[in-house]
Amino acid sequence: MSNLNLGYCCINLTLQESKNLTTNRSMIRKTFNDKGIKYSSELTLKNVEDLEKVIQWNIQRGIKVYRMSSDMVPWMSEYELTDLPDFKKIQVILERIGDTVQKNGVRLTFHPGPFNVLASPKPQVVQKAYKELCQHGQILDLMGLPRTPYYPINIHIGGAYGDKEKTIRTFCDNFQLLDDTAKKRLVIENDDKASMYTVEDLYEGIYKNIGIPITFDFLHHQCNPGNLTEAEALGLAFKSWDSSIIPITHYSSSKKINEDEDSIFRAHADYIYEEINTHGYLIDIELESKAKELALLKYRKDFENSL
DNA sequence: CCAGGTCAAGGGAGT
DNA sequence: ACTCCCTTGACCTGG
Repeated sequence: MSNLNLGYCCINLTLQESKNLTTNRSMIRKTFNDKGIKYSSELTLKNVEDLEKVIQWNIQRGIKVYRMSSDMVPWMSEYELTDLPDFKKIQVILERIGDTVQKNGVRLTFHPGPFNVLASPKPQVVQKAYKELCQHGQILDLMGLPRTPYYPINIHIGGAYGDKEKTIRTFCDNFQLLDDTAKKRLVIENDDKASMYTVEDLYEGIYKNIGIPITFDFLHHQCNPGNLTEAEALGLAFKSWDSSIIPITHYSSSKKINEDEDSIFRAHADYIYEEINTHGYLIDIELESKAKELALLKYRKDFENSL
């Protein structure tokens, strides 16, 4: 079996431990109130400097998929990116990262937090989500990366409000209002709860209406399969991607099954404990394991032919 | 330096 | 009504 194109999310434990590198420097509200955008700018500059090093570390090890942290620009919804005092410096680094990424065939992704709910009945919530999603897109724009789901901004629907079909219609309506910077990159992920959205829900309600691709999350599907087998659901998600773009997927092992029987099934384990079955589909896979890049390297050792 | 408490955001489930 | 869970643990303060 050929090796999979695996990635990991946000934190590189090796570099964090050995060199204090992190792309997550943030602050609490009180500090933001005290120090303001100037401090946001300082943290952002450090974060993007370290992002470049993390990506280089990845490239050296053949890791070509990486999810960036949404905490990279602390409190960005409270201002515009261009208002950061160090914007020029940040821009230069982001451009350089974008060049490196494209030259080396790296795939960068975003997964904005669960607070970005496009289908919320509360206008303020939707407004905030617009802004934040577009800002994620702006960061990718600053890197010079094409506006396609190859560099996806992945979110969940985020709520059902007791009427999934109506909520899906709201989502589709509100999607149309996004700027291209986010609109052309937005992808939607299946949920892990029965009250929320299965792959089939998303395919029928979202993909068929607005054509955005589905991120298949293996563990979420196990928690909330609807009427489909894993192979069927993955196949359906696969169909939602333009044939020129390899679908992105999420994979993690259950903590309950493998590490701690007292935890809940949907909790993510530190490592991957089974060989991933791609059912014959060519996909990119983000590992959502708690042990981050260590889980990826261990997977290679356990299940692939690598040095 | 470290441990413990605290921390923006939405929504759902469990108690 | 409250806590925990997702999510990406990280910040901040008092010792």
